[in-house]
Amino acid sequence: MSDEKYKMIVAVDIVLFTIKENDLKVLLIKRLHDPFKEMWAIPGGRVEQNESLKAAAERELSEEVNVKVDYLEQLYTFGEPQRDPRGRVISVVYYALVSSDNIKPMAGSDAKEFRWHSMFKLPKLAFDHKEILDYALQRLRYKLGYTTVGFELLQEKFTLTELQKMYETILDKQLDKRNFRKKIFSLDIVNPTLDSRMEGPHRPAKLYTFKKKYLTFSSDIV
Amino acid sequence: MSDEKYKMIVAVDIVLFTIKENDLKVLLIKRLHDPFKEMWAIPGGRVEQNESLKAAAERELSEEVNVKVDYLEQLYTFGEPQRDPRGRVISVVYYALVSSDNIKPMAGSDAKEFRWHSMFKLPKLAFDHKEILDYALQRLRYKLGYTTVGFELLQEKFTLTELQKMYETILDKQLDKRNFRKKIFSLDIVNPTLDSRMEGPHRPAKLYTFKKKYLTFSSDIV
DNA sequence: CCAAAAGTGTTAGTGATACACCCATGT
DNA sequence: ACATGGGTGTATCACTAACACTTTTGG
Repeated sequence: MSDEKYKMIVAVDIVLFTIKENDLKVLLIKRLHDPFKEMWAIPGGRVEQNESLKAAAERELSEEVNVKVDYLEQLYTFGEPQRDPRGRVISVVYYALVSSDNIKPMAGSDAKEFRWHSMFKLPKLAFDHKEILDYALQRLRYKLGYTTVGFELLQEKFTLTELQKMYETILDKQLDKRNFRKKIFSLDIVNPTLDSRMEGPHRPAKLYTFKKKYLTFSSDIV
Repeated sequence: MSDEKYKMIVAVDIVLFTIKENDLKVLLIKRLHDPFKEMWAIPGGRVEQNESLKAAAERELSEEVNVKVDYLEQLYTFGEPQRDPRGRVISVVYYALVSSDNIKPMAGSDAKEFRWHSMFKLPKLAFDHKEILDYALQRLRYKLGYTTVGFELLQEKFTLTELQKMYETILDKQLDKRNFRKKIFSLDIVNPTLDSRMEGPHRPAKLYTFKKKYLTFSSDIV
């Protein structure tokens, strides 16, 4: 069934998002060799013969980045004939969300240079990876509107201000504090805890956890 | 860069929708050979070495089905290792919308048996194509809510009742006539024409055309 | 007592829903 | 004149958006 005139490589690439320092970050790897030497790229690699696409994405994240993600969803498949100058590469791209406290110090790094970059201040990117990141951000923004995926970016316990900041950061717009809280409570997706967090000379904030029972909503969250 | 231990085939498959007889139809091909002999499948085929994925989908539609579609969008990539018993096939699936009056009598058929099937009364399907169709319907329903893709299923001139029936058919629920018209007019997406259509012993219906200027909306259509 | 972020309600406006009758036509 | 689908408006309800002050704490 295979045929010598077809030389195609099937790869997975992963857009890994997190929230750090009130900013939306994406994990990039600096390329050490041509093509696109010295430019930044999203992690990825070839799909093995007997693994599913999603398993390949998880394996690459584990091997290359040493991260186990909380959320992983197929984004889009990029397959323009000339997107990789070395040959035909069909890249099935996933995007992943991870809480910033689930990030270990990237031991499996193979001496590669990794870095979290702000999605709003990206360096020069290899291949068509700029297009991929733009599309991933767009998808993430859409999904924030009618699902609770955003919670995967937060720690297990979070304050309502952190929750709101997460939405504001990703959507890149300000939200009204009172309306936001009203909406979150009316959706019944958070549980108050008995804990609170002190963070300076002011009233401590209550900590909440996420009720996982709902993932999508008929009405909008934000 | 290629390697003998990787034997993967990259294919495109297409879910082709139309509206006929107030029903949502999908084009299926009867398989003449094993595996899944006698079962129905969606059209598709191998991606050529130097064509884009979308071009491959268009070529398959043109060659296999002799249809030029009005709307074509990538749906999802299916790549479970065992989805095709003959070997590893990564299938990039597109879905397409065509107006029922753009369907020519399928000359390029190569003696294959084609048929439009109701999405609500599907026969036994080959491979994972049932899963693909379910997902395509879900996507189409979502997209109807905030885009005007549904208009691609109608003829150039249409009545408001036809438009409403299209939404009702796909969403599989009844809509209120007055509210539906109010909403369509408020969105400013149709132009009245001077024509009207007679269809029996009753008042003739005005014909409208679609204003293509908007494709997506911030508020919902239905 | 001061600075800083946490927390809390009301009002006005906008959009969604529910609902019933007259109109234009062919037979 | 009647049967058939085409076409129209209003009232209620729910949700969204705008807006400012009090509370709790550490220093």
